[in-house]
Amino acid sequence: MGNPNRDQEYLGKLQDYYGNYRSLPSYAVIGEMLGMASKSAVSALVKRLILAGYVEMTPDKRLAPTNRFFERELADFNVPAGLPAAANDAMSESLTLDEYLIAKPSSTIMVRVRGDSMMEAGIYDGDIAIVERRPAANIGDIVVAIVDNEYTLKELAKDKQGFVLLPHNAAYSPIRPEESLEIYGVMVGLVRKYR
Amino acid sequence: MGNPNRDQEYLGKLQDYYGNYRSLPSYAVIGEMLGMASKSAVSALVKRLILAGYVEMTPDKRLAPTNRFFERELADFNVPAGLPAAANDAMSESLTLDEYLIAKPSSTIMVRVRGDSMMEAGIYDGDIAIVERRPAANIGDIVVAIVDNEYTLKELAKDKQGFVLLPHNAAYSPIRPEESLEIYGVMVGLVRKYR
DNA sequence: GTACTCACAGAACATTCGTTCGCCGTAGCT
DNA sequence: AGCTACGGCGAACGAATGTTCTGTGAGTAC
Repeated sequence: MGNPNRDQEYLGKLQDYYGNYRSLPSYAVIGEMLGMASKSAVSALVKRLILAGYVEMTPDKRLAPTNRFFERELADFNVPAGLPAAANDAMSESLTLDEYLIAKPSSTIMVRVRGDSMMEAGIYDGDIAIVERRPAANIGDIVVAIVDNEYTLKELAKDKQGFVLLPHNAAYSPIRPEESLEIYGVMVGLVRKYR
Repeated sequence: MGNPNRDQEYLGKLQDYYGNYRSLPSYAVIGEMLGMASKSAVSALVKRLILAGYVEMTPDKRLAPTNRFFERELADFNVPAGLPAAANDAMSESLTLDEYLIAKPSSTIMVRVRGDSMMEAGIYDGDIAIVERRPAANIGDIVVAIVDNEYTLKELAKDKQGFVLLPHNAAYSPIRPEESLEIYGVMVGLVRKYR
């Protein structure tokens, strides 16, 4: 049994483990898991995986998966003949959507969108907006702002007269804050569910 | 300084850390991060968090997050004055995005959307479609279909001549399968990430 | 006031961690 | 054949791990 890519198989087992526990085990346990009797073999393997970009060391010297670690989850459409499911039928739930969308959990909140004022930006009534709490935003960001004690989701823009909140729906007109404009947070993601 | 729920703040920092590195640090680092000078305090905290169900120990005695660790509050917009962040409103539920969107993990796949043919349905280039594998679909469903050996995302419709695949973009015309129409799956969710 | 609870400090402890180094066997080359 | 490259073994090592125990100070109830 030649083994050009035994590492791939090892990686797979690590991915499975991570899928189960959302954490990577110690070298000793990895060795046990992969059928290796010595930790030095694991150490070498880990170095290879780091080189290949599948895992990395945190600043605290802990082993952690990188983005590439989860790569197989996403199927791309325009692979002409290749089935999207080909590689990843055993799609264990390694890359969770939460991890994908939410970078700063403690300051992130989900808000259900009401109204159709952002329809032309592909944001519909009933969608869930992932909002990162933050008192400032950039022009062009879609923000949750507090205007007249009410929350609104709009695009932040600026013209000669100052800041404006732009709806994305021809039937609505821009909101020009009269007194003050408070940014509640910035929209960093969108989730929609079909029934 | 009374502190009924200082743990909540600690949990937030842990969540942020995990969001950055996809791994939990050692007790020493946790202590440093939370401003605690002794590991015994961390040990106590961890026990509390385990009791509360936010983290757990893997069979290998490693600290790992549980599902609850990833739960977020879902707030509704038009709460007039109430802060969406209110901890325990009746109208806010807690959930993870995965649980929300993915009902059948084993038959669900994520596909990156290419092209703008569904733009007017709020599905943009670069979005991620959550697709449930299924050989049949209902009229009106948005489906991933295989036509001429290519995958397409369209709305399934039917007229006097048979099945049609409808794009949602005035610039495209409906696709009428010549020979056969194979349904790969049905789109059950959408995820978009802003940068 | 006293008594009790509880979060945290601080230090001692055995256990486990990952690194390192020399050695072995197989695969592929020339 | 000889040679090199390389994945894995086995053991030794210091450093770091998490547990445990005693103390301390603030908060609360009586």
